[in-house]
Amino acid sequence: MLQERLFTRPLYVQVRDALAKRIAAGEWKPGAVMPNEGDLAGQFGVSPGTMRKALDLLESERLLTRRQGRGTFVKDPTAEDRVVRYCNLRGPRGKAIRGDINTLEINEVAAEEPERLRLQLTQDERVYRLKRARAYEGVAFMVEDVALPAALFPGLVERNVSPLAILELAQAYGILLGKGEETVSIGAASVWASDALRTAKASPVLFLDRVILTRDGRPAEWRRGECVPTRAMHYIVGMR
Amino acid sequence: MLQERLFTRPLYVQVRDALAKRIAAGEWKPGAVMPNEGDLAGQFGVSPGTMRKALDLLESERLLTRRQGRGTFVKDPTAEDRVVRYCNLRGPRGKAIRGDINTLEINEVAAEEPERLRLQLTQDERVYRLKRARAYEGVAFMVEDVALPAALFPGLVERNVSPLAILELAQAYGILLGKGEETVSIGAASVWASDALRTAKASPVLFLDRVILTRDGRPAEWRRGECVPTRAMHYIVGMR
DNA sequence: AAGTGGTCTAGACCACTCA
DNA sequence: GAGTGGTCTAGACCACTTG
Repeated sequence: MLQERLFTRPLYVQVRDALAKRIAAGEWKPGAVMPNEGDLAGQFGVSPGTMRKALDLLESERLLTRRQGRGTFVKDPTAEDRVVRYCNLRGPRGKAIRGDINTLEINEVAAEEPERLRLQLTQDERVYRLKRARAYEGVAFMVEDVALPAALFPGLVERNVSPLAILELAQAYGILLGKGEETVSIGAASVWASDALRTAKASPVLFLDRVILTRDGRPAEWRRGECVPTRAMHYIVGMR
Repeated sequence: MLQERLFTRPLYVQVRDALAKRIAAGEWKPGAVMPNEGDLAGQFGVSPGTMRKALDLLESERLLTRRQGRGTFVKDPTAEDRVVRYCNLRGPRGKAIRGDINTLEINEVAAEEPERLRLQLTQDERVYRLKRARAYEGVAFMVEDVALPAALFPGLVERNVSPLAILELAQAYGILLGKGEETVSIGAASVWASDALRTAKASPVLFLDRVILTRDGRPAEWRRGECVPTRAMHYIVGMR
């Protein structure tokens, strides 16, 4: 009659979140084996079926891998096969191309209107602004403006983050990343882009604009990129 | 119980496929209610848990919707919220933009090398080739070359398919569509594109190249498009 | 042989919808 | 109140991996 249910989420969801929290906290390191289903069920005081459902969810969220006869393993978010998640540029044999990152500038400033909108920040929050260039086999193919919520990445400027992408940053701060969304359009290169990429002024480039959320839905990165796909490099989209 | 596990796939997968087949065959029309879990389990001679797992799969594949207290419903693949699946162009308020399709040419021919590769056809298979233009609010923004395996769409030229997209075609032929993949790049408009789109010769456009598979993994459509995103139109990509 | 995850079963109870 | 899907439990057995 009264809906307690609105306040108590299903047990298997609670268990999933508890496990995710412990993974993010580093309780089980990437690559490590977790206890078996039965033991975990015992630890949490739930039935094996409920624990299984929680683990199924975590596997579908790519936090775990399970292999029959072996065990349950914590996935490494920075492993090669997971890097592709936010990287839609592909090379000749379909390999993801992240490029070598070079951070040209990094500043901590008060968030301005567009940043507050895209990162869902309140009036007086601060952001880190980065200017970066990416090179593949020595050739710069993309420049990007990145904004990161200062609250999520405390002390970022003191760290040496020059070559680090969002994946490694999140890893270093114990943040689990979730969904992202990117828009692709076409336009004329900005002045600093055509400068850094050594293309003709205002030559056509791909504009990329993406926001990546944390696993629990808070915006973690806003990136605007200008990209000149070199030969055999293309942007790829899977439709499930 | 139904089959020996040693020689067959898991029971819940068999049940899922049997249900999918009956849905594709039109046994339950889009929007119709299906029998409840218990009855279905009885029909198939499996336990309720196994039937539930099969239904869960079908729901994750977007063939079904289930609502507590209401029942299990067959989804309509051409419904507004499902059209977006293969349509990554969005308008101002995030609405999918399919545009009005106008088929300019349609031919049945022997598949050539690139078509055989992309559509995984054998040496002597045939394809339908279509040339189309898409317009939004009266303005053409995209032209496309489409290739369809003749084996999947028998008698296509005799039908009036001028305004039909792959979604409606598949529906008409009782084909369930599955995953797709699209690549996006940048280039100079071809002659017929700049002609149809009334842009300057060789002006920059988005090149779109996609293949859509059927639910069971056979290529169903290869499309190459040249697109001039007008106004607030943009290409969007979700990263899960 | 021992241990793991994967499949399958059977049933109780809860939450939601609608007549 | 009757019917539906959603949650949770408890346990048997299978398939795979490793020592």
